[in-house]
Amino acid sequence: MSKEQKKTEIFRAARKVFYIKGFEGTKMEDIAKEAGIGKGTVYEYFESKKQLFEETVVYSCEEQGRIIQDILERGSSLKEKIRALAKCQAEMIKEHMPIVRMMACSKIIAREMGAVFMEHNIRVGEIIKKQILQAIDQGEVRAEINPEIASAAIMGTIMQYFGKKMICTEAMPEEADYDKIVQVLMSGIGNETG
Amino acid sequence: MSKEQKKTEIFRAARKVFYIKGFEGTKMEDIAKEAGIGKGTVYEYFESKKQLFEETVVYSCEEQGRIIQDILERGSSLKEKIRALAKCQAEMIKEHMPIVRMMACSKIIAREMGAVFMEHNIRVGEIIKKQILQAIDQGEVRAEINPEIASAAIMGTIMQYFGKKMICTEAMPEEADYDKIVQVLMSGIGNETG
Amino acid sequence: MSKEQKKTEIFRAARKVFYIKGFEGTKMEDIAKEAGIGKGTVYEYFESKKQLFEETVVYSCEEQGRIIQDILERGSSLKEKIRALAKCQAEMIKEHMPIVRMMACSKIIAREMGAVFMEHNIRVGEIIKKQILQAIDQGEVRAEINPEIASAAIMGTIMQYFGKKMICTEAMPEEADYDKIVQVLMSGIGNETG
Amino acid sequence: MSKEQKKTEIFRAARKVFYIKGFEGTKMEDIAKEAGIGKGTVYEYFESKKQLFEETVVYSCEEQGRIIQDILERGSSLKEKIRALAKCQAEMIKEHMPIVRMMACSKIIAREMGAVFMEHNIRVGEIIKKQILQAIDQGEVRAEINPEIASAAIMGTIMQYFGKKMICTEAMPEEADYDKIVQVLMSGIGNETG
DNA sequence: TATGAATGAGACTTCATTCAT
DNA sequence: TATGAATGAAGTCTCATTCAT
Repeated sequence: MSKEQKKTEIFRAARKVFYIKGFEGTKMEDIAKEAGIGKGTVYEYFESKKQLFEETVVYSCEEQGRIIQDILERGSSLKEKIRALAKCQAEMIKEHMPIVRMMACSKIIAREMGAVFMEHNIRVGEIIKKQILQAIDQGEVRAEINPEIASAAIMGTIMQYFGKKMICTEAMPEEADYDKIVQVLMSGIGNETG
Repeated sequence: MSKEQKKTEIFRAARKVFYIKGFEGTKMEDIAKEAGIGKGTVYEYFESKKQLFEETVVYSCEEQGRIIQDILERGSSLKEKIRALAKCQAEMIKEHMPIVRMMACSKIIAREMGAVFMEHNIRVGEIIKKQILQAIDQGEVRAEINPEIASAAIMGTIMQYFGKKMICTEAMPEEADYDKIVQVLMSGIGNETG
Repeated sequence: MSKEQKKTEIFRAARKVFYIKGFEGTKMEDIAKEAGIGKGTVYEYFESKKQLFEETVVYSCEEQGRIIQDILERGSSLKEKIRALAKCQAEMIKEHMPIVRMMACSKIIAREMGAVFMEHNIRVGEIIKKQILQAIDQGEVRAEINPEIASAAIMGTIMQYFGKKMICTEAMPEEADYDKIVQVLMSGIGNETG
Repeated sequence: MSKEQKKTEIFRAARKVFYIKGFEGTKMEDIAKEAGIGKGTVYEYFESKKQLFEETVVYSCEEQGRIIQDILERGSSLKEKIRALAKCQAEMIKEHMPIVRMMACSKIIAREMGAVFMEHNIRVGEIIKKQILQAIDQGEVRAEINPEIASAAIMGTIMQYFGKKMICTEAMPEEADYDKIVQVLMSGIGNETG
């Protein structure tokens, strides 16, 4: 196995444990066990716990960024894209605990992480914003809509609803959920005729 | 100073430090210093770090719950209530770091905290949901809207937008922001005429 | 209550707790509670825990010395005296845990206590030895017997037998026990005719 | 070095320090230093101070039991056995501080140790008692002698005399001492002709 | 290269002692 | 005089890191 492959394996193990236990709550031994290697071996690939954490965040962010980018490029309408994004997020929440947790917990050493984390957050926002702008061009979104807020609404609604639903009920979202989210986001909740 | 007052002082100090550093990253001495007392004194009021953390979460949740309840009862229309809620959240994010952080970090010891945390999360969701139902009755929100999702959309959008904005720019939201959020939430982003 | 009376009350409380928990295992608060006073009050009478301990040992030793002296002076024959001594020791073991424990545990800070403790041990030995010499004079004990060893045999046998019996069975010794001890000590266990 | 050998090394270091300073008076670092290892290493072999103490007592008791058993089986007459036992105890007192101290100090956490300690105490008593019964059979000890008391007399006299002598004078017992002890125990101190 | 036994800095916690009331 | 809230030194224990194998 190449050095790079091994690092990736450690990243995946580290991410899993950091997600669950947070930075300070994670023991290097936990990560080593999760990766199925010896404690000392981790130090062959990473200088310190802090470095491993930082690189794990970078790795995770980049991976997530790539996945989201892919997802969004594949959809044709914004509605479809929102559905796809929601599904992707649900999958992520399910697969390795809410990314929210990672993000929030990464604040633990926010001062050091600052740049990396912000950069990622902005990147995902930008990706969604770009889709919004495209959708405005195509007449799918009203021109007067602020793309920043639209982007926040999309991401925020998805995360809040699925986060809560999946944590509370430990059930996966159903197809109907996606429809309702798209509806709320596209048409709002207000009664224009009222 | 009464025993209860002293506990409250420690709660406020503890919350501040836990917010910034997370559970494991916080030293009891940090909290003591923040509260302007000796390390041993904290142990006169709380049996252990874990107990202090749990009670701090309860305290914070209850306080936040009370504040949100007050805020929402004061507004007359849902639009006003959303604005008020957004202002309140912005204030909170500013005042003592995003509650999101607290909540997310509290997951670190989720197993033990379980009930308390879920209860709070559900409580805030319920408070907003009730407002939605009321707004449906009053014809302000469309009847076919799912109140769960509407509630998630409101909370999620506010948190996502202000969280990002305030963390990135460290600036307070402007009045215009509230208008735009209300607009997006009430009317959606879709171009119905398109 | 006079200062001296109060000190005596604290001595009795301290002895009780020190017996059970040893020097390091005893908290000043335990002693204060046992004496029915406040923690700070103990410091009105004793400068430190160590001083209190040392004075408590002195107090206990002197009290025990006085009691043993009394006991031994009252008996007329050595047999009677051994019986009385055994009864007295049994009472002591019962009343406030084996003095052995005190003595042994006091070794914890043996370096500091040295003199006091040794002095007491020697004093009791001397008291018994004097009785032996008297008994030799009166023809009750054989002249060739070494008084040091006789003294050790008396004390050792009593402590070992009752200590074990009372700790194991938590029962008080019976009259017959005293007879048997006296017999073993006076006549030995050997079969001279054998 | 095998794991078991290392544990034994720690046992010996722990016993030495516990003997001198008692349970509460002993620091884990003291034991580590005595064993010539790091503080953390002790925790590789024992979960906690309490566990180490308990296992050390068990180890010590078992070792002592084995030694005493050996000693007693080797002698032919009871007189010889008493001499051997006395020598063995003197050696023990000298070698690693009076076992009495250990036993007595172990009472500090008597509740937890209970079974182990009592078991040992009884075991040694039983070993001696068996020798007494044998000696009665062989006509060396009078038939009417109570073996319990005889056993207590032997152990008690030896411990009391040597304990005091060695602590006071820090000198080893002489050959003559053993003779006198045997004499007192076998023939008693009484003047039968008197 | 891979390992895990060994380490010791640093955390949580206890408790002797102080001191304002 | 009597108290107990407050304190911080010091102990137990954890775990990131090292290094001999």
